Amino acid sequence: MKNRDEVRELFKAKKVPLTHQRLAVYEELSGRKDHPSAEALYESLKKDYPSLSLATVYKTLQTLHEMGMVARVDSPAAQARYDAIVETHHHAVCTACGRIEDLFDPRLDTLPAPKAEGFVPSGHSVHFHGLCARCAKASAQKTR
Amino acid sequence: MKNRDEVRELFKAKKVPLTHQRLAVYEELSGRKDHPSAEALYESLKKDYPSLSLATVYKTLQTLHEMGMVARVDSPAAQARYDAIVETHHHAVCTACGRIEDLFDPRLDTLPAPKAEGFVPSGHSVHFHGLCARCAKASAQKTR
DNA sequence: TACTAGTGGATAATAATTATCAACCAGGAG
DNA sequence: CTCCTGGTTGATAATTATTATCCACTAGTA
Ligand SMILES: [Mn+2]
Ligand SMILES: [Mn+2]
Ligand SMILES: [Zn+2]
Ligand SMILES: [Zn+2]
Repeated sequence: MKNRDEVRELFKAKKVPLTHQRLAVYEELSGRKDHPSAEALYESLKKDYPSLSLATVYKTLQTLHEMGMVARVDSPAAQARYDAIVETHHHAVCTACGRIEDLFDPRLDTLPAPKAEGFVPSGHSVHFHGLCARCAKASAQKTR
Repeated sequence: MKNRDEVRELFKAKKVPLTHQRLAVYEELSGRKDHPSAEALYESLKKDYPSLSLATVYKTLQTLHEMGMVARVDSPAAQARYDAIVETHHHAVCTACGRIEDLFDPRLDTLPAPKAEGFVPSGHSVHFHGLCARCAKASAQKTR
């Protein structure tokens, strides 16, 4: 939980202008444990900042994400992806091209039970993210 | 990989009418390893079934999902959810109300490397799914 | 205080998904 | 095999989430 001065430092270090709106979005999100959506943040924020725009919340979250100050839960894929394999297995997701590969590894099938008070688990899934073989190769080309 | 007769059995067992479209969507999805989107399936299918509608693909995937014959990769959440905690941690997602709770458990932070040829991993996340304390309680009420 | 590149607000546009509804068909009765 | 009927399909409108646009405005600097 970063305080206001640490936030100022981060913006200064990355040479990103710090606006009231950006600070407000970040502080609102920091103060919450419920992993809110952009819409949910907007609803809370507009009480204190009636002129704030929903579009600004989206743009700000994207900025904060690029700065590494905010994470997106789940996949960044805009559209749902389906699988005819319903047996337990896991996935390697390419962050460059969106490719999703299957991972069958029994060592991932049994994990320590989630330590969340009262939570009744029914299963789990592991997502590795990174670069698929093709994109890794392409990326290596570019850096060379 | 279920054959056509096994599919018929499953539909009969669950008393869900088996239509040509449902069979076609299921067989197309079964034959693919790329975790396609509804749109991608539709594009493939309309070559053989020119009258097929995209809406039917969506409805069929939902039906197959409810029957347990199809899985959705990633979260079922329609909208993106954000987190100010960027340090490695994991989540317990309630399938009933969408609540997302944090899980801090170092045992989940290091997992066996993904066995995908050429994949260059940069990280991973574990999602447990199940019922949160509140929904588990509500569900227990109903069954009583 | 003044300058200016970048940002914010308002809103239009786009993309994904869901709802609507009349015509049609799967599956069971006769 | 034919008929009946409720559930399904196809066409399309509506909705929802997100992104793009564009001009006025402000943060950061001098
Ligand atoms: Mn899979
Ligand atoms: Mn979290
Ligand atoms: Zn890739
Ligand atoms: Zn819940």
